[in-house]
Amino acid sequence: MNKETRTQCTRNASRQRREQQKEELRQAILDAAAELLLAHGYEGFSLRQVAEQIGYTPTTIYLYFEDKADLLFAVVDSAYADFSRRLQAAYDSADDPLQRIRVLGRAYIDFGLANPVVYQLIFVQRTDFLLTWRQGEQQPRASALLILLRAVEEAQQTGVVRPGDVQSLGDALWAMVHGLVSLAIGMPMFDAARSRAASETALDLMIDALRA
Amino acid sequence: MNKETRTQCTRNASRQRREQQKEELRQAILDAAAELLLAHGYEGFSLRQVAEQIGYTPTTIYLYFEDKADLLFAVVDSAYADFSRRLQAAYDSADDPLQRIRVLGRAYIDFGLANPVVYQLIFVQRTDFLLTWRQGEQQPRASALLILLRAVEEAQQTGVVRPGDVQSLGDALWAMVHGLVSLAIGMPMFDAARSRAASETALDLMIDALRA
Amino acid sequence: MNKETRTQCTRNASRQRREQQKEELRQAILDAAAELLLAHGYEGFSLRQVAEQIGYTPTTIYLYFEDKADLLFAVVDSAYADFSRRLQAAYDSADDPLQRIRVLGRAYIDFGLANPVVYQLIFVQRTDFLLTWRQGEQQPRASALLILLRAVEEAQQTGVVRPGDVQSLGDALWAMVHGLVSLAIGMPMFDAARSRAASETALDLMIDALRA
Amino acid sequence: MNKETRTQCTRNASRQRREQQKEELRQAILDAAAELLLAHGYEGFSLRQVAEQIGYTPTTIYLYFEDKADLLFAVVDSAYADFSRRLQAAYDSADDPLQRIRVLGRAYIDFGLANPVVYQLIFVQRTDFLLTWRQGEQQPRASALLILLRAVEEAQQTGVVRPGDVQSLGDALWAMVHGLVSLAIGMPMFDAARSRAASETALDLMIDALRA
DNA sequence: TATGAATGAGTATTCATTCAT
DNA sequence: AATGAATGAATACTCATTCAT
Repeated sequence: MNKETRTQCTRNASRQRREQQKEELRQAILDAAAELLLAHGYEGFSLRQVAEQIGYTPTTIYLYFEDKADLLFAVVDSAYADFSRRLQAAYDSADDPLQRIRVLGRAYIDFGLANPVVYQLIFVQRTDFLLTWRQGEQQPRASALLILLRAVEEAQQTGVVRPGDVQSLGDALWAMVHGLVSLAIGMPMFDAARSRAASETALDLMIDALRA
Repeated sequence: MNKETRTQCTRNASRQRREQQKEELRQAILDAAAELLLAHGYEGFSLRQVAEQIGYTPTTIYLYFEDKADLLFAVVDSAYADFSRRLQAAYDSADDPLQRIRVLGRAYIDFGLANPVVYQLIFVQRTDFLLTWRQGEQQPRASALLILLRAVEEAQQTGVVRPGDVQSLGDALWAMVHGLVSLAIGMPMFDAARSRAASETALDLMIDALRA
Repeated sequence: MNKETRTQCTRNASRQRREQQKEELRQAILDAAAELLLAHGYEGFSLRQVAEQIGYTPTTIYLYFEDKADLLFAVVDSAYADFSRRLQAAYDSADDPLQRIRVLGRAYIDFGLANPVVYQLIFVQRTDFLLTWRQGEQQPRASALLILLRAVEEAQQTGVVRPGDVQSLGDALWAMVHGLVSLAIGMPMFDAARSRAASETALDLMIDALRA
Repeated sequence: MNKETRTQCTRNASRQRREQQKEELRQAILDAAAELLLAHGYEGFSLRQVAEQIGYTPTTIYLYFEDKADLLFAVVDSAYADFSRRLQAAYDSADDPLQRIRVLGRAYIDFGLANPVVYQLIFVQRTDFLLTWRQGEQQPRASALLILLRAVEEAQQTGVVRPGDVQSLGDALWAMVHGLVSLAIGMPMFDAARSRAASETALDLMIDALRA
């Protein structure tokens, strides 16, 4: 009985270790993929480079992902889940409608600046994923963005935001934050300071403009 | 007035003709490149296809352009020149400082919507070109964008725009229009109508917000 | 009659069970291999697919067979044993020498038409197996074909078949039936009806021609 | 005038030489392809190996053939044309109906024995080509085989061949010669002498059997 | 006994580029 | 000025096989 228990114990530990290693490598692949995606663009992205980056043969990647598309999908998917969570947290963190919009905008921008690779991937290179949904999900991915629209809508209903077509107002807000992140990420003349300053100013302007 | 002169004359004519032909082929390459860029996107763009399009061998392209990058650069260059001209024309078309900003923004957006591929190329895929300048030029390409900043600055000086860091205000304006174009170009859920509506609303908001 | 004996007993039972299981899995592999061979053809045949088919990892197959060639060999081997048995049965089923030849020919053709993949494998793609023999066997596989020759020889000795080089006569018979099967199997314009008709006619001709 | 003529002359010679070289390489590719096809089978056939065989990079092959299929097609095509010509020549070479059949059979077998690679390709590995026809051709490739059938038919009409279903008689003849060639080509125990002897015997038998 | 992880060699095909002509 | 021939490196992906566990 002792023996068996011990054996089992060892086996369990071994399996656990292996699984952890597997998970680690999987994550390493995802990270490398994200990095190379930013560096070489979506079409310039190759499994071979990912493999080289992590120091494995290309074949190995196929042990962790179906194929190229599957890997790309996984990268986008995990990133997007994170993004969604942050927006939701921001939404929940504020009670005042206008303040909520501002906080949401800031969260959006912060995510983009903190995860430029992933942001580009989601909102520039693979925007098609936004309209895809996985088995078992009710809504397309893009639904996370509806939170911006909802915030504007609610603010408008409580009278603190000017009247007008809600979708257009929401789109304008989205365009503003998306534009800020895009410039900060993509334009070589933008540094952190300039991006930050522009973001603050832009959010102020936006809130002012939306205010009834 | 003798043989030599005549010969020279002939030579000149001949050279001129040749140069014109050369220029024409160069332009044909550029046109084909722009067209294929639009058709297959930046990453799916290949010299072979350009060559096939114009009915020459790939090798021939190398007689007119250093390499693929050089050709792409040239395409971007002419597109950018066009973009600059339009912004300048918009600037010139208005006298009222605020109106000038609005017209500039509209021109910016219009260009982006009308030339999505080229816009993406310049402002997303090859932003590095913006900071490059060619032999003989004094300023980097990005200078065309300074016109937005200048318009804001002048408007601020005449007192119709709120005080504040001019660069940040200009950046906010740029972010707004860039964001609008980017969403309109890249997001599959955006159609022409939604883009237009959002643009108008966003420009209104922006002008309102900038107003002193 | 004590602990040790019991232990031994248990061990024996255990070993037997294990060996039976082993044999079962081995057979399962062979069956799957044969099936996939039929489905995807000789060249499209892969160990991975076999493994997937039986629900084991590819590695497991290596516990039962040396390598891919060994597995294929085993498949061919069992098929060939079947083939031999049928020829022998046909031989035994007739007393009249000429009739015996006819029956043998029919059995040959029937086997080919009923097992086209395996026939091709044995007689087209891996004819090398025909000359190989396994440990413990006295004769190469091809020996089964000698039965055709023997039948001709015996018929000649009883005077019902024309005189002449026996091997050539036997080869001609083999060529006839092999040709029929090959055309029926490989030529897309041959259907079952045409194959059958041709076979009957050809066998009649052959018997006629062989007759003294 | 002298100069120009000379220049032109040189150019022509140069072009001619180049074209000849090109044709030679093309043929070398075809030869290598045929050889490798025999060696490694149809599915084991790869452009890389062809390239290596002729000492060029794989890319080069694409300068001479569209793709793998095109190369294979070309191999089969030229081989089949040759085959057709020989059968036709044999047909034309004899007047006596029975003799014609014998000569045709011999020509068929001779072609197979002389061009085993190509024979296998046409009649074993890519039988689908037999039913294909090229642009501008009226009949499928297989039509060349009809010549065997026609010879039998004509002989039957003149009363020298036994009555019966013509197609079956023709198929039997085809099976005989195809079987002979297949065995000679594919069975390792067959050598030239044995093949020859078997062929002669088989043809004799066949003619005897067909005779009215 | 069976597996999971990993590899190395192989596949067809495309591309940018060079060089001699 | 233009071409034809050729290359080398890249691409995604599959396979048989090995090794430690």
